Amino acid sequence: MNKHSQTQIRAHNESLVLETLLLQQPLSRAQLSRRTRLNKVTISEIVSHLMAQQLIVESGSGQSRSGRRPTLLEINAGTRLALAIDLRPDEWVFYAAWLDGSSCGPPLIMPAPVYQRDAFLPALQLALQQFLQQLPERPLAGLCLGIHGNVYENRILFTPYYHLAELDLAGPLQLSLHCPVYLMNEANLCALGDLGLGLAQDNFISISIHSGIGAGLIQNGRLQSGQQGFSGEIGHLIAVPGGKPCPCGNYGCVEQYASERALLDRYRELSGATGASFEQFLNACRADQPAAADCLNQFVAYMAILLNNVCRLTDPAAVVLHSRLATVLPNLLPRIAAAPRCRIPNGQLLQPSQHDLDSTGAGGIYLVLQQFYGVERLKLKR
Amino acid sequence: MNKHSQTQIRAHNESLVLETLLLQQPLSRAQLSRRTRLNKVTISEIVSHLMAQQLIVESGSGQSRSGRRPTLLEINAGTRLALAIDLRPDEWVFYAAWLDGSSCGPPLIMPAPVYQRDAFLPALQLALQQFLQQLPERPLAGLCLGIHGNVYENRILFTPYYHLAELDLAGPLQLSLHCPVYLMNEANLCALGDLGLGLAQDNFISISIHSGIGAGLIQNGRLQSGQQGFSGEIGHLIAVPGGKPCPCGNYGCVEQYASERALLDRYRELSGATGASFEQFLNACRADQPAAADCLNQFVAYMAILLNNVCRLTDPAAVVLHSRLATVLPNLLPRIAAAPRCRIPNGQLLQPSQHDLDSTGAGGIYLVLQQFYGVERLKLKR
DNA sequence: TGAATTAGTTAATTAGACTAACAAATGAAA
DNA sequence: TTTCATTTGTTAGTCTAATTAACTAATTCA
Repeated sequence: MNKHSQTQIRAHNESLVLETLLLQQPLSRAQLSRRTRLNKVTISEIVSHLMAQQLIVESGSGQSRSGRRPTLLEINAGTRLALAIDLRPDEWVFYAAWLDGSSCGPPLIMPAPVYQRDAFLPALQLALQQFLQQLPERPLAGLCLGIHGNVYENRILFTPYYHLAELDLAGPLQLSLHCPVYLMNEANLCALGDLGLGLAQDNFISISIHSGIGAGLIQNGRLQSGQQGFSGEIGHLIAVPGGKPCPCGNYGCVEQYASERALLDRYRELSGATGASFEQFLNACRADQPAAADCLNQFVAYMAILLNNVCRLTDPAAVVLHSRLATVLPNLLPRIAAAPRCRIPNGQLLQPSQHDLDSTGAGGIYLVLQQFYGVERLKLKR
Repeated sequence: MNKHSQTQIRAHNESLVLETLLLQQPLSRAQLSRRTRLNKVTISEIVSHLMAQQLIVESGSGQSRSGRRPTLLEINAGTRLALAIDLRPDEWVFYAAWLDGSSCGPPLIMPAPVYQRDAFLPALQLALQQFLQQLPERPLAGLCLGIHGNVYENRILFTPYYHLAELDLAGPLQLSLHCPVYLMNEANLCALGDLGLGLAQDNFISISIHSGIGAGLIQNGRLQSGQQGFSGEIGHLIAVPGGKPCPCGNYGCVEQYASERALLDRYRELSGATGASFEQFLNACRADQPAAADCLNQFVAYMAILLNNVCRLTDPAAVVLHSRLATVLPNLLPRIAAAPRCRIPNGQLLQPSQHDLDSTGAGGIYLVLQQFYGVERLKLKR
């Protein structure tokens, strides 16, 4: 607990005005006064200050039934760009958004270059330059990198697919882009994305299933990243005591049974299609082929255990699942929720991600804007 | 996020002063000014206000090397009493403390009366009256009841041992005691107790093993009770898919393998001592009898899995274990931490409760004082 | 045209923290 | 004993931010 003083009040209330505008713009001063419960006069002062900083602008006048028409205010979104990159092991996805969170064009997807530790940063710099050339030229509000691995205080501690640990990405990028650069675990970003886009609120858990399984934990509207940034490593919850060995050194981690990689391995084994891709597996699932169906049964069973364990410990209001499987097979989530071992209490929704592949990007943009506006909690207009 | 105004500043800063005094009293105005970084003048104002409310008092003058001697201030602890009761299934334990958290005599332990739903509240009222007669006569700052079951917003939702759900304890007690009454889950109270007594800080998990297994989750110095107060139900994490049936309706809950009840059942079976008490089991453990040792091996193995799962999800800085087993067998915790499946990262301490049976009471007192002083986070002098 | 209504501004008030200056108390040095 | 530096704590006045009250401005409707 720190001391409070007047300047903090003003900073807090300015953030409150920005937050309100971001979610509900355009709004008049009078509307802002009613929604924030700050006095009209205070709002006028804050508004003129924010206008002087070019953070908000007047955008014409609105309608009224009777009485003077309101002057509408909105976020001055076009002055800067926020960037996010999802650095997946196989491909890099580049996102750009304006300061109100609205997208600036579709994401750019490129295959990740062949891994070489020393070449990683230069390749990223180059790709970024190419991406920036496609965008309107604006100063940057910030860049967020989604890392498939463990990150703490902008340092990469561990990556499972290739060795990025302790590679300094933030420093050099910060210098060349002249903007703050943030690193964050990909599953945690997904959770922030769900939070920002209002998919789930306050207390929820966002589970990402790719090659591995990770999660982001939101409690009281805040991401809980744990003491050392390792929270949400649910792929390594033990589902089968003494089960399959895991590269983490343990046995029976759920990741060895319910990740995309585990499912694909099992599908290849059962079907005999040793070279099958995950897309082929998905097709087989859609076609209800026996080998694929068997894999899905296993997936449902282990996800049910995983969800039970996660919900028993944290009691979330909702669980958001980010998985290509859930997208392709709309029947999957109800099956998991109905599985006998998945005792999710009533009212705890299990829902699919609604922006699908782009949660990570949305989360990155969310993080950049949150920092840019100095706001603790942010909701963005959909 | 709410609007901020001056009155909130003052409330916040008064809390800050109280917090500082509770942890480090006695302190002079000058010391308070330095520690809180509030101006001397502000401190003087706040102090005179708090003295007018009789919350703090001057307690003589301190030493100085040169210059005027400081007037020491301390919490006016003797004006009220804070009460806590641990309503265990088998016995009730009554705690009383002064407003600085210091104990007012030893706890009173009495066997719980034979369960009868209608007689529960009258019996409790009677026992409380008897307890109060032993204490100095003071107005009460509050009473906290530790419930072995699920509680949300002062309502009992579920109790495993006898049917207290929806029994209104808080309302009648509040009327007869003329003070606020709080209900809280016992494991959550343990966590608050550990927090208040400084055993662990900010991010930790406190595990209580009795007949069942529960936990309290502290993140960023706050108890996370989940969306409906059900967080920390780690006894029902599934340790063995398709394992032993549990009254909760699921199979293979860790509670069926590592709770006191489960251990005792297994010990009775293995040793043939069908009527053995838990104390006899503990003695057998100390004596290293084979049947007991076998039970302990199982306990260590399942605790290792449980701790791995909990730590992977929440990444705490420490895990505090409240268990009679750990108290009696100092070797047990190192064994758990060293078990192959308990991959607690380095630096994540596994430690026994240091105030043992009284964590629940300490947590109850903590909660009452926290509410009484209107402080978010409280540390008490040991 | 004027009454009612809503938006937004101006001037004065209030609350709270801060600065500067000072009084009070005390140990150490002259 | 006196003086001086040092520390504690108070008093008077200033600054910032939010609020109230009273106003002007703009618009609809009768």
